[in-house]
Amino acid sequence: MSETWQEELRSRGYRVTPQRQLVLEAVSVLEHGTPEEICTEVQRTAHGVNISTVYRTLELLEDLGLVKHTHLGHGPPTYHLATHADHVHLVCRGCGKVTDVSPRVADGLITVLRAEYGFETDVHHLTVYGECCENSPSVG
Amino acid sequence: MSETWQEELRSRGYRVTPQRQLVLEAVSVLEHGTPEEICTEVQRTAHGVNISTVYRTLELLEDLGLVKHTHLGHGPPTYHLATHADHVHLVCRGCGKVTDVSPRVADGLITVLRAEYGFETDVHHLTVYGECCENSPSVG
DNA sequence: ATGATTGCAAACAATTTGCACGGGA
DNA sequence: TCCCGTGCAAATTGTTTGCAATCAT
Repeated sequence: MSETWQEELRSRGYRVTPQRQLVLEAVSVLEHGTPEEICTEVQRTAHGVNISTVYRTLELLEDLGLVKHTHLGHGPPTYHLATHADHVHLVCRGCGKVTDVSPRVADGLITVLRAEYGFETDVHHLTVYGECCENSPSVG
Repeated sequence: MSETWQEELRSRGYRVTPQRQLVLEAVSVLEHGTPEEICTEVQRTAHGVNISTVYRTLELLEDLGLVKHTHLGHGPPTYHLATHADHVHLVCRGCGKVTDVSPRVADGLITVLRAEYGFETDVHHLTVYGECCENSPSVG
């Protein structure tokens, strides 16, 4: 981690542009954001970045390993910082809420899949669907 | 299981149509199929069912609990029979292969999430990304 | 100066919807 | 007969692409 991402970009022949900085910042602020939401967030701060630039930038940032994406449901993918990626997503079918939990909840799963199937789990991409407790009326 | 799905349909005020039978059959044959693939499969057998009917029918069949869907990646969702749903999907990032494994691999995960977060996991919807062993050159 | 990057608009892909006709109960 | 379900086409939504102008290096 001796290089900033800006230096990383330049060393690869890419350029550091305001749009790329803004998109990365928006991903950071939103924690979980779809391309559409990221575009809107950027527009709150600056003059605005075109949606197609958001798509192109997210692809680049993901390629650089700065951001990651997951599929949280039917809709568009959600992006988050790679440094913030160390968690598993719980998605409630009832209220739609997304909860981040420690990847350690999947330790058992990872072990079993590796032992029985030789399968290396990408825990950062793991999303678990179900129903959260707050979905019941007993909790405000 | 004292009722056929046809009776179930009728008792709910829905009608049993050839299209609905064909779509359900296609889901059964394909095991994992996107709406598009299901539509194509139906066309192999019969005169054809319109893609919008496929979407409407899948929604209905899922509502009745006859089929389920999962998101196996970027693209459209894949549908499978509910009776065939008792498994977890492993998706290999390398070769794209989808493997069905016993839901028991998630027993630990389910227990932890219930105990620590009061979260009821929908194991039938669970998809795990990673890399399968056959992705390595040591296996044919 | 040079060419990577952006904005815009049009192309694409996946899914949904409105409506008149046809077929199941 | 009644009206649910279908096909078709148009509308939406999400994403990609071509191209000229612009800006980082």
